[in-house]
Amino acid sequence: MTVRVRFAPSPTGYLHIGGARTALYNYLYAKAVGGTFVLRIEDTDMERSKSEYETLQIEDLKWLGIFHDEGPDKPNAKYAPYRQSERQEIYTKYAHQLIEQGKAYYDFCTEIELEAMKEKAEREGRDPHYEGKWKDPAHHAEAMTRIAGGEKAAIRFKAPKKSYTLHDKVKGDVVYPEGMVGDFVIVRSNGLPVYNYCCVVDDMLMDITHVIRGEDHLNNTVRQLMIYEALGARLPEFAHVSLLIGHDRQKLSKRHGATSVNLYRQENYLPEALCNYLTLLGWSHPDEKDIFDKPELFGIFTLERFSAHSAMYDLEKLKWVNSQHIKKTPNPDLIKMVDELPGNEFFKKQTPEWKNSAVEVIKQYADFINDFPVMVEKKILLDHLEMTDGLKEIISWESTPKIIDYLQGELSKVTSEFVTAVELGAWTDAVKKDLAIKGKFLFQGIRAALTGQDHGPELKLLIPLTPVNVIKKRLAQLKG
RNA sequence: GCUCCCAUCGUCUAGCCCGGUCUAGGACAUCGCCUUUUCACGGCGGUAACAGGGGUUCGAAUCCCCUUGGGAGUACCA
Repeated sequence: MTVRVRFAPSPTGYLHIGGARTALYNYLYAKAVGGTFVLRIEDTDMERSKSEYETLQIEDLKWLGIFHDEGPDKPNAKYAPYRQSERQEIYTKYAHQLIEQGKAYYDFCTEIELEAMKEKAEREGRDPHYEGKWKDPAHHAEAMTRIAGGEKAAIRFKAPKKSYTLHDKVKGDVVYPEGMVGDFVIVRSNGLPVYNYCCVVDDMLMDITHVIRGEDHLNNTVRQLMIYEALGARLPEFAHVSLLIGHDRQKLSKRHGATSVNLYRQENYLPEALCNYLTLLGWSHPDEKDIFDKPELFGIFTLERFSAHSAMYDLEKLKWVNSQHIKKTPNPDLIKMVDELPGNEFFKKQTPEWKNSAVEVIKQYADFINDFPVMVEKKILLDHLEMTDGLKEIISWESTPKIIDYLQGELSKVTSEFVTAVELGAWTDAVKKDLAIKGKFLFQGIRAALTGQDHGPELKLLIPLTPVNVIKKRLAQLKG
């Protein structure tokens, strides 16, 4: 039997980092075993669901390189539709079937009555389970006539009095004791079905074989187990992955800052880096590798390597992973990305050769794509020098003014826009021989003179990228 | 409250299932050093963890129990 997995987001906001991670795990697993990855939209909460969010979330998934095989935008006749809001009749049909079988019943209780029952139960030290009159099959006939008369009622599932065991791929055997949950609503009185119910109906009908989802659903699973049983459906494999938490160890949410994928996209993080990092948060590579692309995982991703405890989301490591991916990215791709950045006019009008050299240098130091224009600005175009302590010290050496004078002389003869590494080499040699300066006085002096800074990328790479008139300005400032 | 889940360096983790090879390995961060082409690159090295207590065993990070701590669920949300 072929493996079918699904990612089932609610379109109530942007794609969340945590959601992206579970989507990724599902995707990787499908790829690893040659299965099918289904995207299902759980929009039964009409008030919070918006179709724009569905579109946005799909775009974010695409940006991350997580592609689904089936979904609302890629229907398969056998399983469509993929939006729960469009599967109304299906849920209704099975709910009626459960009522006929005596596994569910209509409940006419009002919110107030329910609330009162709950309070009473709590006062008496009982579990706040539903114990209303409609639970009693004796009222079945009355319920049916009231329904026939057009009255509205919720449909409540009769929770069997027994314990359930889930064989979870991550958590191992989880035992839900008898009486853990009471009878629960599967269809609201307004006719809309509830998550725990449609989730099962859909997974059953869509032939889902593996449910990989967040641990926040672990307790819900007992309800789902009951419904699978009532429906006589085959149980899929379950893997409840641990949750992502923030620095306060609370479940990751908006208040922890940048938690929507969209933000990372806007900040030009590399999608492959984000995926890499997210994969690491709860799954480990068998060879302990920590930098990889998705395709490398297709052959080795297994459900066995999930960790059982929650993982703290940490921007520092993501930054490092991103920098590693930048180093791996071919120059033409980097050039394209940098060219598309807003502003950055100087870079954009340079020759392909210049761009290639620039990108080659900067990629060694950049953590983010957004660092590229910053580096161009601060390392290549900088002409307003800042007198740092390091710089002051180099200038105070008696050899440095001589270097500055010499270089100013040489530069005044240059007519091209840029100097070459060869010219720079010749100057360095000349300073060394003619001025008899060597060691750090030589190299740091030249660096300070030409760049106006006491540190930075390799000079022979950096200087040929810097316009001669900019270098001249720096020298003039150093003299003055 | 009740139920469920979890517990290795500050962080992500390997090891745990099938006890000895673990004076616990890697990565991020941090600290130090190295490189007469400086550096935010790189290289080398340091600091840093089996939550606590009981068992079981010749032997426990690994198995069992308790405590503590953290998390989740307890909706006509998903």
